[in-house]
Amino acid sequence: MHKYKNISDPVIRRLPRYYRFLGELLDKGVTRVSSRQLSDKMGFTASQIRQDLNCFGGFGQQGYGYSVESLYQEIGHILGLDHSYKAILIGAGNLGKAVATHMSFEKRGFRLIGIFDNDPAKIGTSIRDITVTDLDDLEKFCESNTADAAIFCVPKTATPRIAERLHKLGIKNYWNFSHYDLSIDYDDIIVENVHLNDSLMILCYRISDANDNPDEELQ
Amino acid sequence: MHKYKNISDPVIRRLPRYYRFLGELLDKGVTRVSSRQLSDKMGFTASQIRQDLNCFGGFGQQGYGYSVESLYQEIGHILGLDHSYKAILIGAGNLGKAVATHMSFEKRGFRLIGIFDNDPAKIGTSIRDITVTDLDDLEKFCESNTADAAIFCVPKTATPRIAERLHKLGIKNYWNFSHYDLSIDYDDIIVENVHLNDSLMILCYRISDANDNPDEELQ
DNA sequence: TAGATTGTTAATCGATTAACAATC
DNA sequence: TAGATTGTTAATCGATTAACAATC
Repeated sequence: MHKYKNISDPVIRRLPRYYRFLGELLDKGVTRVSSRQLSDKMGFTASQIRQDLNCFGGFGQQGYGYSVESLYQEIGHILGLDHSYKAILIGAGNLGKAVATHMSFEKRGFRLIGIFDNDPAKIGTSIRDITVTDLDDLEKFCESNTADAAIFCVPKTATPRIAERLHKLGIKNYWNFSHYDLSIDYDDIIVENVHLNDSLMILCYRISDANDNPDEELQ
Repeated sequence: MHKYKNISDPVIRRLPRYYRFLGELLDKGVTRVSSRQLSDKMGFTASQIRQDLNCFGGFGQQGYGYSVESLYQEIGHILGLDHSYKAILIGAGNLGKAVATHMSFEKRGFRLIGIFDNDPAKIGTSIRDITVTDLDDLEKFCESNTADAAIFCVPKTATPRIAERLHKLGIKNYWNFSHYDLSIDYDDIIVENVHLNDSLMILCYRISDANDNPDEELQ
């Protein structure tokens, strides 16, 4: 498949956004689009859009722009969405359940093949047609199933020990909802973090910074 | 309270991480820490840490370092966590329910005062001691309650119309889990996005980029 | 005091924007 | 062909890192 080298993080993080906007154009039946039009719609500069896309290839045509359909396909391919990586979910609490039921894994290059928890009340129940398995049976499960990635929806304290087990089993790609920094312990892993607490605090900062009046200092 | 000017986005996004690590040191009973020690622990350079902190003030002491406790307090204050912004949740589906039950709003500067949905099956039920209210009654609710922020846990298609209503009610701070770009429609709002789909696609890209062998191209 | 570590300025590095020749 | 818009190079801007004087 592909192997792109030295693509910077900001570029990679913009790809899903391109994909989303192109998908919308596609739904609307738009067939062609210029970097200028995308710029107006998305809020990036036209220059940046062309620069970004050219990291992966010349998908446009001078004087014409880009074909919405083929650019959409290309970016999907660049993102690797045509894969079907097998993922297991660790933690079937509120958050884990929401992630399992809410996400369209198949459209994002993944397939959910297992859910684990250590709570007896949860073990045996079904989420999305997948039976919640005892976390103790993780190793047994992995003997007959090869997971490519793990999703962490467990409390911070439980995370490092589970990570150690997964790492030992050769599972080194993580989607991490836990408030623990996995990248501290290992350097041969791929982690994408969703730190909800951090995100909420950032919102808090921005509200405070916008609202707070310097005069209040006097009170 | 505070009003910091021209603080760049990368700096703001690192603040919660500092807060988290300092909290851990505090729990361990560590009383002092140098930028060098923090650097080893967190993976930022010592230089960057000092640079970041000095955007807000000189919290350290030459030859000594930083007091863990007071730096923790300072960053909490900078983030505005001592506020109690009133937030309403829009959407009581799996994701909304998970967000409502999973987050410690009080520790992050917020208080959840209302939950709304348009599904009759959900209206009247309780989440976290808050009764789910009919979305149609949003305006009525806001006559007697002043919300500072709204949390979007509704499908993409429903988002723009609800945003319009909230904006009209003067609620302009959003924590957005919807796959819709609110910042496109308004420029007087504050939005913090949690785009789970984007996050999962970024993980997919990284896995693909690391695993794919150029030789596969031949097959 | 001597050693350590900050606060801050200066140097480097990388990412974004501007410009324009190539070309459809 | 003329007009439009790309791909790509060069210029600018901003963020990170290095260095070091100030000082606890």
